[in-house]
Amino acid sequence: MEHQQTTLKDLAIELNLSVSTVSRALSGKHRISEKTRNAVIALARKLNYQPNRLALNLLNNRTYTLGVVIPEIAFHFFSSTLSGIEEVAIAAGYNIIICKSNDRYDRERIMADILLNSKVDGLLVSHSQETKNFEHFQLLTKLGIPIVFFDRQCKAVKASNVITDDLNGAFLAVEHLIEQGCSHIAHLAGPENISPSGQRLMGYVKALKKHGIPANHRLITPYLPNQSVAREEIYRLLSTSPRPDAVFAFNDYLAFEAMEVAKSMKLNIPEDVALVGFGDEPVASHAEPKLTTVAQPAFQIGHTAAEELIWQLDNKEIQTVPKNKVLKTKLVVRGSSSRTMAN
Amino acid sequence: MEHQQTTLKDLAIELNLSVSTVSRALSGKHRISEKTRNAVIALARKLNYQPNRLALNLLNNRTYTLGVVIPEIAFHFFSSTLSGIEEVAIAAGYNIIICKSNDRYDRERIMADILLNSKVDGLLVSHSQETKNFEHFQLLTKLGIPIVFFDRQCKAVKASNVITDDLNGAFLAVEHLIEQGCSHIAHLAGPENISPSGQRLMGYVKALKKHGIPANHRLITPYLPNQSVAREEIYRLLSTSPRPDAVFAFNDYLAFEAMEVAKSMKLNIPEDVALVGFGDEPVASHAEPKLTTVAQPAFQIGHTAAEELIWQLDNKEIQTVPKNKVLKTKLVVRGSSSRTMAN
DNA sequence: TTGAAAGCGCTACCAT
DNA sequence: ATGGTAGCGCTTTCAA
Repeated sequence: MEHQQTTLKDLAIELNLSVSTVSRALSGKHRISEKTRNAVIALARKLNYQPNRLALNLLNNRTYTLGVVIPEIAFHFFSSTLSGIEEVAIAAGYNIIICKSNDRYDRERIMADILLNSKVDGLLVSHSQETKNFEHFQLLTKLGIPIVFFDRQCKAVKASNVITDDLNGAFLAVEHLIEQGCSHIAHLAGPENISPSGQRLMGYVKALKKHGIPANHRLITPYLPNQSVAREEIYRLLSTSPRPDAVFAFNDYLAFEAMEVAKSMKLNIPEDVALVGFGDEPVASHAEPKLTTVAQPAFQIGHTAAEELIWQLDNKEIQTVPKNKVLKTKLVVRGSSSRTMAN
Repeated sequence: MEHQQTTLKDLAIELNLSVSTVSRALSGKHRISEKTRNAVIALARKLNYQPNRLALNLLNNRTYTLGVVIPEIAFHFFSSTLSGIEEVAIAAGYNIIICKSNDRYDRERIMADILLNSKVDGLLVSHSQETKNFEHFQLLTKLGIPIVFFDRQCKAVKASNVITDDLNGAFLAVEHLIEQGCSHIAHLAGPENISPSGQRLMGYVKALKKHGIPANHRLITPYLPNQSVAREEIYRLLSTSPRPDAVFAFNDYLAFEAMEVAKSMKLNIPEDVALVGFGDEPVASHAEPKLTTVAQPAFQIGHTAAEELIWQLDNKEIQTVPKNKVLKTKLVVRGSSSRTMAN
């Protein structure tokens, strides 16, 4: 049943040659008589010879596999990133192993361990919300396995980062709200440990400052980790007096919750309260009114990160200096914030 | 830099033992003197010895890796399935390689090839919409690599299938619409080549028949492959006279399009037209009114499929008879169809 | 130009 | 109980 694969030895016996000669004939980069080369190639094709990857892997101590560690796979952002990674990896002859941490530190450690044990050649990582200690990744780099972090910057590991310009995206979003006449702009912040949270908060503050609006800490809500907490806190926020006339949320999911709460309070959007999210997830265009948001070049992030990693793998001899690549965001104005245009 | 990994040989030299003894001491299932065993284990721990997977792979001609071929990763259904697969695989010591076909036949062929070349131990497949020829999968099974198909049943390959009870789900959905007083129920069908499309259509027809409503081919719309076509055709459908008073869509995305079109026509939902989708994707609960839908046990499908595959791998000697496992669906009634309850 | 042999790291078989 | 050897499939010396 187990139809065995053709090996070099099979070819060698059949042609009355040595295994090494056959190997050389196939590799192409050796002095070989035209005649034997042709004979070997012909037979190889006839028997559908495929080099055994496992043997090559052992020999080269490489697997041509990249490990990807991401918090979540169902978010559109991450699945687009994954597509970008995939495209580059496949084109370069690499496989990818995808590991989902569910934004949990313990899971992430286990995944790093599995990936190490699986002998992946390199890693692409967007670390979990809970991760403060990066030893599990430092260990890998110490063992010579390069890592490229994406979306969530990591400064604790000597590695490259590919991120989006979160600060500027947030700045544009908030400035847009100010231009719409809003002045009591609340911010629903992101999880503490990940870099985009801080960057977006800074963008928010920067925009307020530029327009002479004092930042009010009461308008800044710490990360709301789940739907019920989110609804409760947003309800409280929108019940304060004076009521915020706009909400800039860390992501579209939070913005959507804000929309639901505002609707339940019979507030008009965007007249009573304008809303802006971040990420351009599908929920943004499914909501009603459609959600203004900051689009991130997710596919491009994955693309760039994978390119960087593969470049490092192909140039291991070169002492690589960690790079930071920052990709641009884009404000997408829709009905939830636009007081001047039809929905 | 390249901090080399500890090997059995390293341990053997250090302890003045043979490699084979060290191997046995570590494996545990051999007669070994207590003393040497302890010495070996102690040193192994001290030097953080990890068996080299690549060597094991070559030796066993196995990779402990499962290939997963899916059409799309961003759909909630598939990403939940993936979670189910992942859970089982990791617990059993398997890695997974995820390949996305984008519902394209040519991509799928390439992926099958890559997976074969990567020497995965088995495959979990939800084939593309375009796939009519299954030779690329038949080849794999012929080579002794087992496949389990999920969600989209495949009869052309001698392999097990794990699917949902699409027919019954559709039946319940349509019967629910009839109970709401609908009698002109349209169906937006799924892609031709995949099994759920036919099953859901049959469920639709069966429900109509049971309630003595003649099926009308004008009410059945062939698969609408993209948003603009969908909107156009649904507009046409909802403009016919007498207007359908309900739409049962193949999936939630189509149902959502129907909702958008209905709204643009100023039709009331569910009074003028009731809507039911399939899949319980996030869009269903984001829509307004919330979308009635048929929930599928996505996680469980992945779980079951992976268990079946791993069982086959662990029992290769047993001549496995392909099994069909059918998991239950559940109707989730929400505002888009419920004329008797508050939204 | 070709062949023989060694070695990647491991396990299994046959010795002792 | 332990050691030596062979072999998984391949590439790469070194010799001829």
